[in-house]
Amino acid sequence: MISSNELLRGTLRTIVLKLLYEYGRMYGYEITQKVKDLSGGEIQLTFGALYPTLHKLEKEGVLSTTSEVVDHRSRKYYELTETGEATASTKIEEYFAFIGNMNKIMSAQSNIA
Amino acid sequence: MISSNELLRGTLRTIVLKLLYEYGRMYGYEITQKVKDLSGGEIQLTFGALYPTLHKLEKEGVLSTTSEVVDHRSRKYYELTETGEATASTKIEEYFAFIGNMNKIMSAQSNIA
DNA sequence: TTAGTATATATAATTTTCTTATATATGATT
DNA sequence: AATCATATATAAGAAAATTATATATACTAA
Repeated sequence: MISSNELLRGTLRTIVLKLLYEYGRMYGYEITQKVKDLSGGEIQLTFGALYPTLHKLEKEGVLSTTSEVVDHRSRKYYELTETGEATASTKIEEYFAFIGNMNKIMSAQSNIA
Repeated sequence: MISSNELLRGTLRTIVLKLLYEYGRMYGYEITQKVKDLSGGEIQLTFGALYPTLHKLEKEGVLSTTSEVVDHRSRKYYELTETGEATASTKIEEYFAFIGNMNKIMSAQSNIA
């Protein structure tokens, strides 16, 4: 599993914003499971990184929350605010632009014939 | 320019190892220019991040150095050691695996028909 | 002549981010 | 009774990056 890969650094916000942009309301635990599922078990977010990030995004006005109790357990649902939608959209575009540039570097070949 | 993009975090070692794997000997400044060129000016490494990383890789035995004076300026060339070649090869593979998994997440679509 | 740009390396202080550990609580399974 | 899965939260410490600063040579433009 790739979860502790250094490449995961810096991708957390982008992942959270993409999933909420796509799926609407999600709670923290659900986000970790979705990432695990989509990546075939290869990428696993840690709670120690995820929850502080969610709290920070809420504080910044990017996300809003609603709490619910399901099966006697409390869940805290997060969703994008209006400004959050724009932030997410921008971040998603930036992701693909960045990967494009990274791939240019990572596919570079020296001119040895 | 994307240089201050948070996505750049965690990619520095991978970039350095890839370029040295491909081009052989390079010095620090040259690495920053190569990255800038390959990315069409979009990605710019900072010296404050690059030099400590190069020093750390040398300390770990991944890189070896030779100093030269060119045009009255000193250059410190870095190259992969034998173990460094293996490290680089692994890191490059890990990069593509990671990007594959990230793209699964970043291309996810909800099933709204 | 002096100011700015380019080349070249280095480090220190601070900030940000992440890992790891810990805490709490319920429900289901072994 | 113990373990695993669900669910959130925070704190301590480590790692990595940003920003600022320092040093030095060469070239160009005002």
